[in-house]
Amino acid sequence: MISRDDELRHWPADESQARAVQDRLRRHVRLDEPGPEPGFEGTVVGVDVAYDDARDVVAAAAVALDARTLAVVDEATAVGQVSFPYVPGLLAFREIPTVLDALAGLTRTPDLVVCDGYGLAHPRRFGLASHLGVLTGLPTIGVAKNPFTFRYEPPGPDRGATSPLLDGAEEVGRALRTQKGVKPVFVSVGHRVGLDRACAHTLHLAAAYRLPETTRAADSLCRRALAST
DNA sequence: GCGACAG
DNA sequence: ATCTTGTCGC
Repeated sequence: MISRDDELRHWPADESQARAVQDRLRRHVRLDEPGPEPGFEGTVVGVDVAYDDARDVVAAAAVALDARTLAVVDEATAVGQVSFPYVPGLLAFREIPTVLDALAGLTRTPDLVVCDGYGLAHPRRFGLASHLGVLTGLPTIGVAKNPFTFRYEPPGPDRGATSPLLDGAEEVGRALRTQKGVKPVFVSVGHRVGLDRACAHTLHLAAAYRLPETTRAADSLCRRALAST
């Protein structure tokens, strides 16, 4: 099995090492579990980070919402040094250490974690959400604002409409219209959750705005945490 | 070689 | 991600 602490101690020093880590850890992703059922009782946690390039500082936030009411029930932040440059396909190495610190500050174990980015929809099928899922063992999904390098046809105009997000002929995620007449978000599976439920949870979390409340809350909190550092 | 490229 | 005011529209 993989050890979260060992992975953090053996952090890659360059891009080729990082890709090797992804190729090794991807085998631990579980795609055979449906994940929490829609309407489940528990907490959904949103995670996000903000950067201060001038000081090389990164602030992460984890915000826990009641999965049914979407009320905020817990939150935590962490601050760290940037541990990796931004390279498309290697985003996780930039965000994960500080995100793990923030998650550790929560009172309860999350039942589902929503990441800002991708899971399976990744050049090596191991995006941020999958990586975080494998290191924590928690069910994770990724909800991104852009289609990255993938192709899609616009989903229908109504809220809830979806279309496949394609890497060639392979469906790596879904474009999901969370609000009528608004650009879709891009959902992919991270770890221990199926795509249907990943989309259902995202739609429930995005009842009022384009982005899930988890992402909005975490985004807002990590910006405040960065500003007060 | 060139362009594209989650956050 | 981040730099950043006003402004168009419901």
